Amino acid sequence: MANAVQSYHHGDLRSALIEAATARLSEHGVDSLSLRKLAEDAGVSRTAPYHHFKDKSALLSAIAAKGFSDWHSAAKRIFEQEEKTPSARFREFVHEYIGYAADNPEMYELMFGRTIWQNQAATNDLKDVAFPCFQFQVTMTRYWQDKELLPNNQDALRLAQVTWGTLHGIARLLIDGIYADSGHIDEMCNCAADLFMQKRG
Amino acid sequence: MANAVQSYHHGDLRSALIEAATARLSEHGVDSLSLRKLAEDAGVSRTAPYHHFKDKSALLSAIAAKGFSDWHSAAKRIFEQEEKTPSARFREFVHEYIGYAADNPEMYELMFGRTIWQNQAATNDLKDVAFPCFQFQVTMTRYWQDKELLPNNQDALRLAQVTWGTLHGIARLLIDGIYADSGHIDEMCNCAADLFMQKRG
DNA sequence: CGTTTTATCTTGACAGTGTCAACATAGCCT
DNA sequence: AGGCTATGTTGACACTGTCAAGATAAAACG
Repeated sequence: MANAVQSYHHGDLRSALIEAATARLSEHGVDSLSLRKLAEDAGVSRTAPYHHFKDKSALLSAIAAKGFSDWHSAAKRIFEQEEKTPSARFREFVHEYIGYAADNPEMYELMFGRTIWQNQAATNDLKDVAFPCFQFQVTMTRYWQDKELLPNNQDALRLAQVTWGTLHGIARLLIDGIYADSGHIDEMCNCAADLFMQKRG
Repeated sequence: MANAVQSYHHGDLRSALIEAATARLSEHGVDSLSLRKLAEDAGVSRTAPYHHFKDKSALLSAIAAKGFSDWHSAAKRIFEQEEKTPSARFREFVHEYIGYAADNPEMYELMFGRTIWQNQAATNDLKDVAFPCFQFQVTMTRYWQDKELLPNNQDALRLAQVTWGTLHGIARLLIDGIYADSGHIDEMCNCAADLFMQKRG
């Protein structure tokens, strides 16, 4: 399957494209991602990808979908560590979130950036994977509210939007190199966690 | 100056380009902004803009610089309303920030997006205008810490990064249409403000 | 005033891009 | 064997940003 002989038909062009695109994305960014180059790298003609993806953003959606799937698993794994205190898990989640974004900036940018979300560019497949991720954020928020880590006089959805917004915003400031450098990631995470949980001097 | 006669020389092409670009930006987004179209709209040939801007991102930087300048003024105006309580000003700032982003999504995206900040694309002129804006965020944070609105056991810079990150993140979630719709802006702003200031039930 | 320098604008060209239409081949199903 | 469908191909179009070389107007200078 992977080592398909070089014949008229590629064998598994769809997977090959996603794989190559993911690699190129991480290395050179979403802007330098051209369907033509990908096709050439896969040893296939310019328009071959169109038999597997409606257009460019469908390819990007597929990549992002994989990212959401992975991210969802990671979040769940942290959240469900029942041997740790809720507080510890919350802190870990914050660090993990920002860490993921900092370590995979281009992937994060793709997943949570406007490229695939604006103009209804997001595939239904993508939405099916992404929405449960968003919902999970609410689930976690409600749990942390129950544990009195987060204020429980706030609507869970709003609070989830705000807490996630914070992580998202810090991630983006870091990724885009605005006003924050990667040398102080841990400090920023701790500051954010302190702010949310009510531990104050 | 504005109504230059149609001659070989345009008269004030630089301003005309910035103006047209700003208008087109607000209306159709940064992606549909092409130097060629702008030139055509200005009644000038494709390459004329290159005598006023090194390249496309220099034009974008110029537009963003204007945005930062305006934004800085607005922030200052709110912050310096001494007849209002610090708490009221803080709340107003939060609403104003998110409101600006929601009302001018494309401009916000340009100013705080990766388009002009990645790859050292930002002009020195832009940095000169933007950095004081960033610094002002720290100044305000320190003030609010002094007034005991924000926790003063945190480093002002970190806290500024986190609070601004929150606003930035919420703004982006809204703009990009992820997980948040514009119908609940005020609720989200209040939730964020409540969370930062220590008013909890 | 004339001349020269400089700022500005022009056409021509190049290498890219995404995407459509029309055609070719290979594999599978009946 | 014949045909349908999935997949791949070449050709073409309309865009894009940007460079090089030449034209023209305005300003600077003698």
